[in-house]
Amino acid sequence: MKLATWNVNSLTVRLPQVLDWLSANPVDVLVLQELKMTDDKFPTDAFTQAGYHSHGFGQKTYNGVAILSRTPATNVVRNIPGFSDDMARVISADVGDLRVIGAYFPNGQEPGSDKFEYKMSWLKGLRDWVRAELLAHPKLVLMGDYNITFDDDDVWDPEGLRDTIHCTDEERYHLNALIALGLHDAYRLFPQEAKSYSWWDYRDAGFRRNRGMRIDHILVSSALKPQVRGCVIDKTPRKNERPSDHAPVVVELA
DNA sequence: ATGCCTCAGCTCCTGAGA
Repeated sequence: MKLATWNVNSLTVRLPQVLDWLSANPVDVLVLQELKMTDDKFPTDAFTQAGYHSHGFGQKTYNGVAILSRTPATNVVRNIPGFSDDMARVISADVGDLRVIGAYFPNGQEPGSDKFEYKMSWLKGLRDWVRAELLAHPKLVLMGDYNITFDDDDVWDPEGLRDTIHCTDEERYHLNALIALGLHDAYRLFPQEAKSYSWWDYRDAGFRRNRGMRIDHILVSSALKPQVRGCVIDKTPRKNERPSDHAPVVVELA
């Protein structure tokens, strides 16, 4: 089976591209981030016609996440139980024997800012919850837009961007603390091309010059790791007219 | 050309994204 994550930067704008992508890539599960729409606008019918069950969790203007699945998703939970949050950032559900968590991690804007402090507290809240989730659901996938790079290999200009947002030691501490819970970066389980990224700035012809970062990740639990058969970043949609600034990441499980 | 885009909404500018 295949699972994927994609930050679409407005589902209103990108819905046709999502439907096209699902038609060409009929994955079993797709989680979306940055819907930027309220739940009354969520295109349930379009996803049903495409053959997917769907659950959205949105808000006006910002954030918003969704989970789409070929088979029905059950036990759907919105946001992080135990962490109070005004923003729609997390949706999780059971799909088959998997617990799937789709997340839009806070951006953080700039180290030292209020938004950065919120990012740090959110990461702690996420970790405390995921620790308990792993005990209840050994086969777990945590995927989405993490807004954090693991290391220099994930950054087009590691020297120039050192200690800037997505690349700070504090953010990477929290990312590695998730790994320490017993999660594994599916992408790095396999040989990958150098300078592989999942996001490119709209400005400065970032995609054409491959000036990007790998900030969209799929982490799998230890119980699931032996089933992982591959993980790829699909840059094809970035070549569309009016693309999202993120590319989908896809993992294949046995 | 060290090349400043894209989206939503308090919409013809601003805030935010990353």
